[in-house]
Amino acid sequence: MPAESQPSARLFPRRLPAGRLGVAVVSELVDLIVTGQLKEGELLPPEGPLSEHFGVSRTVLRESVKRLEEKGLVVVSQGRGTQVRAPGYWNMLDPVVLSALIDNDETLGVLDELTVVRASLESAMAGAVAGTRSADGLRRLENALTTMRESAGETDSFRQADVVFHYALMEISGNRLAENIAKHLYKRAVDSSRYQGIDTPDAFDLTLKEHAAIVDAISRQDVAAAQKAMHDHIHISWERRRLPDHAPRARDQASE
Amino acid sequence: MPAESQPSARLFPRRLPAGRLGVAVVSELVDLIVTGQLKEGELLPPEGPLSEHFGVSRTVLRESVKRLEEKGLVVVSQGRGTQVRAPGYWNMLDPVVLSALIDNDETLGVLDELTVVRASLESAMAGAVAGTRSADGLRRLENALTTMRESAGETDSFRQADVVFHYALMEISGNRLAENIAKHLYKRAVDSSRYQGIDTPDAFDLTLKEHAAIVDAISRQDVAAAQKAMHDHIHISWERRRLPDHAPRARDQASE
DNA sequence: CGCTGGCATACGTCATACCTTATCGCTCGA
DNA sequence: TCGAGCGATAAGGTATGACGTATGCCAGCG
Repeated sequence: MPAESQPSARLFPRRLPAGRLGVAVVSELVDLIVTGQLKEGELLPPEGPLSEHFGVSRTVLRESVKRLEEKGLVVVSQGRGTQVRAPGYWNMLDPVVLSALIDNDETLGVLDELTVVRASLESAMAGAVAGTRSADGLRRLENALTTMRESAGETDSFRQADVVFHYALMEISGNRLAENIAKHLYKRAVDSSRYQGIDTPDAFDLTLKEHAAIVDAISRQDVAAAQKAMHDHIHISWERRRLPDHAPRARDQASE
Repeated sequence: MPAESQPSARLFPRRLPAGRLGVAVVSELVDLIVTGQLKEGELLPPEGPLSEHFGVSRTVLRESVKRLEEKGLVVVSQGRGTQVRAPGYWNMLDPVVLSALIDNDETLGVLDELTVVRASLESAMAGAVAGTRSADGLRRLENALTTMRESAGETDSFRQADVVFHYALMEISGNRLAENIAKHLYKRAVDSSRYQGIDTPDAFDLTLKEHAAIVDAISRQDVAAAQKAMHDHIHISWERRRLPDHAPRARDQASE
């Protein structure tokens, strides 16, 4: 192999971080707070020392702290300093915060809670869809279901089709607030639980049956049945996945 | 009156904004986006002109834009500019965003949707409480209910007691995620619907009855009944309040 | 026609100076 | 002795100016 053949690729490996400096700062500070290393009420170091610690200018540090404030993690006041807020104030829909919460949760408690919330919201939306006799909506759901059937067997595309189905239902429901919240949660859930695969041999089949039950209830305009079908589906499918009781691991940031 | 008696108080009326400069900038930009004056995909003016427009330095303007980015309202990319994101990305739990949404919603649609979400989450939490036989929790709820009874007649303290009751139940439920989301929503709802008072003569009585039904179901550890009682209560009480069909108005920022 | 390179634009980062606010301690007078 | 008041210190807030870096466009060359 000639020495000069592919020099650029080997010599200039495209510097890794590249991303904005603030990202690393925010990420680290969020972790410190979520993991409790910085406790509620505690004061962060002043901007000067902190910016020096991270090796960034005070400007960047300040923008990062402003981000933390938006996430509800801290409150900053002139003359006093920046202190950590109680968890009740945290914006748990925030991707970074939610990911940090999930990653630092050995017992899967957060994902359990997330499942309860998703089940509540999505079942309400399923009920709403069943209530509004929307031919377009129903057709769209049936198409999504068909796509799932066709991709059964291929884990990746099946999961993607699964997401499409849930998203479609939420959009059809017309409740933009519930849709917004549920989608934020769902997105994080997918990114985090991706690791315990639906390896159960009959997972595809069960998932399809549950989805079919939802569509069926909606087509019959049976509100209560639609709610129950969605509620059961989300809880049951989570149980299927979490059973292997192994602690979830790893994280991948950006996802959308 | 001597000319020099109270010069500072009269001549320097403590500059109006008082708050940080960025607050006004963020507030105005949020409004522009939420009201659709800045449409999805549209580019904001560059930082230079924009900072000049608001009469602040580029520093302040940038921190404000970073806040908007955290709220999910815009996405900023180096070399290109800052563009408005689709509503699906907005963080609707954010106080400023949610308030703006509510204020710019003539049909009360947002509050209707908010009610659905609250009903779903709080009924789930009520069910959870009924499921866990917690003597402490039950006692706490009964105390809250008693406080409500005692303050019946006084709108303000009654409402406050109402909030205490709902908060208590959410905290007892043990689902911190649901609690977090529901509280954020509830907070905004209270701040916004405060204006159409519970003027119905029998409002106190009805509210008390509904709350009593919730506590009763929980004391009997009847999960389904507790869920239904809470669900009905939130929907019914909202119907009571929204009936006067008058458009909600006014806004007050800080509230917590 | 297609690729390359320059240039304008817009955000990213840094350094510095100065203002405003909050705290705390110290002085001084009642 | 005690409390009001003042001033020093600390920490965040704002303003500038300069330079770095990513994008996009377009002319010019092969």
